[in-house]
Amino acid sequence: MKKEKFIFHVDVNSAFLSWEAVARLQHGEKTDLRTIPSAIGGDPVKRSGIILAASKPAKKLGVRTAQVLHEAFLQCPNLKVFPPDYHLYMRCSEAMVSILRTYSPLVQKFSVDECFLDMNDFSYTRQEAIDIAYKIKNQIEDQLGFTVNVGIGYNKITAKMASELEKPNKVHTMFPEEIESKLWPLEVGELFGVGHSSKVKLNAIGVETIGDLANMSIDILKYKFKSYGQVIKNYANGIESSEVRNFSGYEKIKSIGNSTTIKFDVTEADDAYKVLLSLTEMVASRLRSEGFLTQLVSVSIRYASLGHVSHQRKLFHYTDQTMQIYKIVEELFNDLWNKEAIRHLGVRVSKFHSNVSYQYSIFDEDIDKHRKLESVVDALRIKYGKNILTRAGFLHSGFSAMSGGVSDEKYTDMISSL
DNA sequence: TCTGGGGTCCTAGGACCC
DNA sequence: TCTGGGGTCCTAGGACCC
Repeated sequence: MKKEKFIFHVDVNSAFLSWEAVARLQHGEKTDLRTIPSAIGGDPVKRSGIILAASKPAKKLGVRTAQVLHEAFLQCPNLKVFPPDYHLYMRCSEAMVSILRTYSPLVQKFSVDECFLDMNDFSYTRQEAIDIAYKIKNQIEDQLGFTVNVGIGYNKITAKMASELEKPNKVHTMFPEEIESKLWPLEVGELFGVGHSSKVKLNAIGVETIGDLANMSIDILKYKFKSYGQVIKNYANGIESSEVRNFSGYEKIKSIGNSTTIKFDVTEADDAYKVLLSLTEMVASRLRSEGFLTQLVSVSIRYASLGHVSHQRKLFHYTDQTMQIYKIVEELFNDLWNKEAIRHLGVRVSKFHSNVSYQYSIFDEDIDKHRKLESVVDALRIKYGKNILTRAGFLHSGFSAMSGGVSDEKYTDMISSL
C-alpha cells in the first residue's frame, strides 16, 4: 500500500459543556449534562450574557451558541445554565494534549479545544492513518470521558474542514480526490476564513457554496478581497501549506487585553475611569506575570449605539507599571470619548519586551520603589486572591477592582490564521 | 443575529525621512 | 519654492477565529 503524509485535526465536541459534564460526573453527580437540555453561559447576573456551548438536547430545542441567554430560555424554559470554568477547561485541554503528544512529537494547540498533529514523522498508509485516528478518539473518550472529532487531511485546512463534517465522536478524511464531494457542497460561510462579512460579499457576486468559491475567477476575488481573495480561493481548493507549529500557546503572546460590558450604560467620565483602572489593573498584572514590558497601549469603546472606536499610543519607554499604563489609558480615553453613552470598555497592551533587561528611565526616579510595591501587590493577589487589595477609589464604588472575563489565563493562542 | 470576551492579522492613509 | 519617488513608522479600523 502507498504510504502518505497526513495532518490530523482533533476537535472536542461541545467542549465547555462536555468538560463541565465530565467534571460533575466525577464529583458524583448522577445526571450527565450532555443528556439533558443544558448549556454553559456567560454570567446571568450581567446583562446580555450569551450561550457559550449547549448540549445536544438543548440544541434540538433551538438553543444556539452565541444566543442571548433570555432568548435561549424562551426556546427552552427548563434549560440548565452553568457559568464557564476556565481553569477546568485548561486542565482538560492539557490532559488531551498530553495524550496527543504520545502519537506525534509535533502537536500544535490551536485553541483550548483544538489541536493539529503532524503525522509526517511516520509513514502510514491511509488505512493505518484512519486506524490511528480512531485509536486517538477512543483513548480520549476512555481516559478523559469526553468525545472528539478527528479530521484527517494532507494539510491543516483539509484536516480542519474534515473534523467539522459530522459531529460528534467521528473520524473523517479529506483526501485530495474528496475535496469535490465533501468540501465543495458546503455553504461558503462554513469555510475557515470566511466570516460574516466575506460571506455577504461572496453571496452578492453569486458565490453560495465552497465549490463556487473554488471555481470563481481570481481576478474578481482579488478585486473584491485584495490578497485575501487568493487565500480563501486556495482554502476552497484545499490548498494551504503552513507548518504545524510545536509550541504551547503562550510562548509568543503578541498582546494582552481585558474588556468588559458594563452593567449599565456609562455617561460619567468618573465611572468610565473606574472601569478603565480596574481593566488596567488586570492587564498590567497579567503583563508582569508574563515577565513582559509593554510599549503600546490601546483603549477601545463600544457605545450603547454599538458603534466601536479605539485609540492607541506608542510609549517612549517600556513599562509594566499599572499607574504609568493607566495614565496613558486615561489620556487616550479622553481623546476618544464623544460623550455618548458607553456600553463596553477595553484596555490592551502590545509590543512587548522582556523585563529581564529593563532600562531605567532617568525621568523615573521612583521607579524602583514602584516596581517593588507592585510586585508585592501581585504576590498578595496570587496568595490570597485578586480581591485582597483594592485601590481606595473602588471602595463602595459599585465596581469591581479587577475586571475582565478570563483572569489569569496562560492560554491565549486563538488565532484567525492557520 | 448584532450579543461576550480574548485574541491575530491586514490594510489604508498620514507623517516623516532621504 | 514645490516638484518626484521610495521607504518606514504610526495609527485607526475592519475582518476573522474560538
